[in-house]
Amino acid sequence: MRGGLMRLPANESESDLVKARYDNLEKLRERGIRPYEGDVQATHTADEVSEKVDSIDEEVSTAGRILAVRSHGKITFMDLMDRSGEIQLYFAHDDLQDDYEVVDLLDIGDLIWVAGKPFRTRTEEPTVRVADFDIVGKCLHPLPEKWHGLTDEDLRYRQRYVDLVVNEDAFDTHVTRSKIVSEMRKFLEERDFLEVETPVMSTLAGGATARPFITYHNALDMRLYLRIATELYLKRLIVGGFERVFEIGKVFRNEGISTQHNPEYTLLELYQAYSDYEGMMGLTEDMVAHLAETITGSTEVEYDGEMIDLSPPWRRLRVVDALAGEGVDVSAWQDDEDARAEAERLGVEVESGVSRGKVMEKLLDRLVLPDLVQPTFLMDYPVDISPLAKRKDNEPEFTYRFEPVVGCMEIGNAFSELNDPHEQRRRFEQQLEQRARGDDEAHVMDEDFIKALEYGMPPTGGLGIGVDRLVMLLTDSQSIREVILFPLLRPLEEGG
RNA sequence: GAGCCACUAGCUCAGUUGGCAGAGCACCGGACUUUUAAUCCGGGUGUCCGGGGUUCGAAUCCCUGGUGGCUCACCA
Repeated sequence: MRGGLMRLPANESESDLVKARYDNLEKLRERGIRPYEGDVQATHTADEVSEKVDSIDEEVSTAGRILAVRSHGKITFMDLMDRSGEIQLYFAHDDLQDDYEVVDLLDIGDLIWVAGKPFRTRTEEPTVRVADFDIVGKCLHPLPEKWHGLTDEDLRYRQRYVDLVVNEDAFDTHVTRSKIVSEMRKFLEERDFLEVETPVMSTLAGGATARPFITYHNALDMRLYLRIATELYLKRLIVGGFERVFEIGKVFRNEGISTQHNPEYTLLELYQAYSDYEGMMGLTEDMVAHLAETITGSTEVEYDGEMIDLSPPWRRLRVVDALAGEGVDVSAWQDDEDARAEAERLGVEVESGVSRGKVMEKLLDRLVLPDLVQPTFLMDYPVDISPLAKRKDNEPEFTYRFEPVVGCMEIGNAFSELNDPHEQRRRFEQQLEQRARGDDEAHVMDEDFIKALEYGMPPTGGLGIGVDRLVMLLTDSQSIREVILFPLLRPLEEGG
């Protein structure tokens, strides 16, 4: 396209700032410079130049984005940023002669390639004395202010690319996220777990109690659901003999948005045959401690102003004991109604008709969770809210199930997997009864899963970890949106 | 879904009791050959989130709509 053509920005004032950049773009083209082309073979990153400034005697080349310009007439300093960090550039008329005029046509935000010898300035700042340079990408919008960055959260999420350019913390958080997931894979692969991929779309959304998103397949004329968990497919693979599997993937839950919830989020689920929830507790604390140590250098992390010690073993707290600590005696409840009455007495709202298990879960959320800063395994959840977990031998009202809680956040869910097909059918049938009573989050019947269990599934321990929340913990982020590159937002209305 | 709060220049923010729309950075013009939040001189670039109302006069008060944040509810 010709330089004169441009999409005008929404308001006049920005238009002036953008116009100046289009003017510079046109002037570059008039000089025969192609502002989106260039041979960008870089020999060094910015940090490598800084590190080796005293040992390199030959010319280096590097590429990145201009973050700051300090012009002094016949010389100009710039700060160049790449993925590794920043390096100062020194442009001098004496070195560049006529090409020095082009330096004036560079704007903050432009992407350039430079070549020259590294040196230190009077103030010892590592610097590249530019002998040759090329613009390889023009920035047509002004960047946010250099030391406050971009703080408007809405804008930061809508234009994450700008956020990442100007807010180093945001950049680092997402680099750390990537490292966490990578380390997680290594940790599990070293323990002989196999990574697999299971369907995102299917005709049933099972494995968790949550409302699914619904979509549609035209050719098959069929309603499909986006998965809410990977559990039931992964356990089929345990039946199939994989014995140790994991999947790190997005799941989708049609629920509200909060600082701890995004409708699509990343879940690690793993299953280990011939293990159980004890084994899963060990694996959880080992893995989280290992990740903290590897990523942050310590098993002690600061989260929301509190020091959290992630080194094993973690505290174990039975659900009934946790509630007893709040003055709630679960054994005194004769029926669901007693449970609901107790909730009302404690000022905790519960929906009418919910089971005692749901009441216990609610009381835990409201009374216990807010105090659980240090890592804790909340253990032995009631059976009526745990349709896929094995009952405890000596307490059939409870299951071998736990949730790891850190920094007052539930970061996962795990249990000894129910592997008795007849018991599983009864559990699903109970869930259907709850569904019939209006609970549209109750689990659905999955005949094929039961058939899989009928072929024999070994005793198995299963664990799910909310990867986003784990990343929050290890990056001291108080909102899940900080650790998701593009969190779900309402679309902006066209034309306001 | 409910309550509270916020929205002013490209960005970060002031704006008093209702009385001419402001600052820093960015940007434009000028000076400047080792600066680094460069400095110095000059320039304010605006749908005060949108719409309506009260008023001689509204960024400011009222109503309404939008978006976001926080708290709650639901969930991991």
